[in-house]
Amino acid sequence: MLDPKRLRANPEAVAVQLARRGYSFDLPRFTELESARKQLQSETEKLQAERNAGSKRIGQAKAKGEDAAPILADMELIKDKLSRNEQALSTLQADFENFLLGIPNVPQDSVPDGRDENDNVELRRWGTPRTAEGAKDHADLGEALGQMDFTVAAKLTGARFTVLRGGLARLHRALTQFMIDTHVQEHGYEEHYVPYIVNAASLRGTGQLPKFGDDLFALKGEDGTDWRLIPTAEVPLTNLLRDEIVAGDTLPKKFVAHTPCFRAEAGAAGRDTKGMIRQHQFEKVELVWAVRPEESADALEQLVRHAEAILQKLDLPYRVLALCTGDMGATAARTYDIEVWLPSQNRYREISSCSNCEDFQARRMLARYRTAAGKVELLHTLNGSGLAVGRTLVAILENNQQADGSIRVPEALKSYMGGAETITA
RNA sequence: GGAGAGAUGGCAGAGUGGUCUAUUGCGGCGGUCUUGAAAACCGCUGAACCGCAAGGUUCCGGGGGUUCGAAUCCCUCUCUCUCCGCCA
Repeated sequence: MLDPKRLRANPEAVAVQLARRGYSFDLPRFTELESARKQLQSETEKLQAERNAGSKRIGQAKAKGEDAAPILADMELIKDKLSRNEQALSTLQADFENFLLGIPNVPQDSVPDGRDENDNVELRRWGTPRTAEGAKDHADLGEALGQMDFTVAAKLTGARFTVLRGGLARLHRALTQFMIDTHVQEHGYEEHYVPYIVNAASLRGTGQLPKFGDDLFALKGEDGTDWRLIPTAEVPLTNLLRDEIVAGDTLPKKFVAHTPCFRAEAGAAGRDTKGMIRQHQFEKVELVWAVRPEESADALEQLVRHAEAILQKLDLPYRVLALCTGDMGATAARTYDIEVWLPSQNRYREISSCSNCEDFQARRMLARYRTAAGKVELLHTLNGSGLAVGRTLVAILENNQQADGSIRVPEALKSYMGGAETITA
């Protein structure tokens, strides 16, 4: 959510900034809502003040044994008007709130202008892409090993699910352990175990609701609960700070958690239908930071390096992109994507996305800290994948495939794989 | 799942219709005193929104209701605790 004060002070300037990311800010609607709110709110608050004063006088009169009837008659006049005003105001405030919740974050000045993924800017590359002739894709490799099964997963559930077994199942598990250990031991994150089901307030806090609910799996609650499966651990991890005021000396907070992620993939029909690239359920190790506002730009640089470190340890070639204004998620002020090399596709594919949300999520969820001077201020929040486990498995299969169809285990994972050098049928 | 008890400011804990827009204690911050510190004493100390400001409004787990007026009464939901049952 944007700062309403900022919108009020300079709506035209905000509209220009939002236009950079292709969002057209409804200035007339804002002006209309804002002036109606202002008028109604001040009128209502004045009536409330009158009522409070009148009620107090009644109490005092009764205490002294005087007749309160004349005051009561006055109050009768206020009562109706006040109740109508309060009702109108609460409707208006809800409309206004919804309007505000639908506005995306303002991109930082340094974010490249652009319409879509074609306008993203490559910042750096690491490693040498293997351009093996006749490289097989991960699905063919995995099925040939007899350890990756989409057919039986479709029987169990439906499309976009996977069953792994044997060495690949272990590799998958090893990856999550390796990633968490690295982030905890080398990068200073605090490990968390969190719920995979969250309520609507949490989803509103991180920005999935109200606008992006289509991509979430909802649990049918016969008892009226409104629960969804998490699309990313960003939701529970960031919402740990919802409605909290943390002590300034506990910052920065650096959280890591491994969770499954559930996505309906609405609107992705027909894309990446083969293999494990785009699934309804996948594992991810997620990194979340909460920092002082002045520290968030530097935090994003550190965060993306932490994600890169995993790929470097696994010896997987990748590149880092600065997303353009048109390709960023709604909550982000600046985003870096990391893309890993996939030989079968002869291109880089997204394996991590690291964003600085500044105070956009913090304002929605009232995540605050106390400054040294004792003032309460909004935090800045950041999140990034470190990494998407399924896609990392895909990258290892494709980049480490050998002529006989076996998979070479990366050096960094051997201790997690019981010392195994290769995965074979 | 059954029975009962609860939810109040950082923490503890009063308040059961009006001088309560919440007593007090602890903690925290500042001051006096002191060579320094401790102790003692004095003062300050919740946040959300509106407002240039003065100031105003809202918030006692959430939502709804009664009333001129609700922390307090009524309805409802959620959560916590105790006991019983079941269970990974």
